[in-house]
Amino acid sequence: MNHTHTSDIDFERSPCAVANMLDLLGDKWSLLIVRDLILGKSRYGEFADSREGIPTNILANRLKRLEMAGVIKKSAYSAKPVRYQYELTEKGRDLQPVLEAMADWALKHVPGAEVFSRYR
Amino acid sequence: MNHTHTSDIDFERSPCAVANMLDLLGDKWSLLIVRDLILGKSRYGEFADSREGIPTNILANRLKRLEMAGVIKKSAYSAKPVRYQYELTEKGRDLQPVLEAMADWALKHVPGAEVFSRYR
DNA sequence: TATGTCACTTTAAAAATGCAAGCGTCTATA
DNA sequence: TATAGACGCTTGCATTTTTAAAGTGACATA
Repeated sequence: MNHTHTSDIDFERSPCAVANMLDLLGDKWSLLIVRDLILGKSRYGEFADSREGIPTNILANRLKRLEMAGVIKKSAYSAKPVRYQYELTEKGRDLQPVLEAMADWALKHVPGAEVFSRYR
Repeated sequence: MNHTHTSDIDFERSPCAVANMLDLLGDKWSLLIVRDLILGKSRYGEFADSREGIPTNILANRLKRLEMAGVIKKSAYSAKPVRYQYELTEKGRDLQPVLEAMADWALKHVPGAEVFSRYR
């Protein structure tokens, strides 16, 4: 051991709030899954069907990561073949302002970009 | 050519605003450079010195990408060895609400996370 | 001439991503 | 009863991205 006290908190890169948010969610797919959940999707197949076409291995990996991080939780919706549906936790729901800020930015600066609304 | 009309806009993945924002900025480093610029940094060495320790080839690559996308612009601050400083454009400054939303989220949900403020 | 600074670039290895196919359980159809 | 399909993944492998480390070129300073 070579630290001087035990109150150190282990950050992947730094204590910066933005950096820590990115350590968990800073990739091209995680927030799209959160978006889909906000839009009302809940099942694996629904995420896989989204227009961006997430590879299924990445989808499975991200669902695991988000669940371990407490952003989503899963529950069985079928017993005989055990199948799960996913939903946002409060931690996950609290990402909505981030998605909204990102959408606002893109609406202003990416020509042609559209906001995917809840019902479509 | 096999498209039927010329008004198609080419999106990397979909017209979704969030997806398009992520296509440009959805990685672990780009928004940290934007953060540093908001915090008042402007030079290559300053970005490289940030606590997260961005690899220099990634830094150079991201600066190019952000410049090509119009998020930052560079200008020479020295002539004899030509050296550049970087600053945010309006498009880049408009990312501040995104960073703030991300920081708010992390402050609430990542224990120990701190907001890096402008003067430190 | 020698050393150092700054802003990168290069190289090679490691890790992440993407594509396609496969798998196990079950339901529905012929 | 055999066949096919839906669903939710997992696996294998090629490609791309990221990483750490070292190197480069222009110049300032001693």
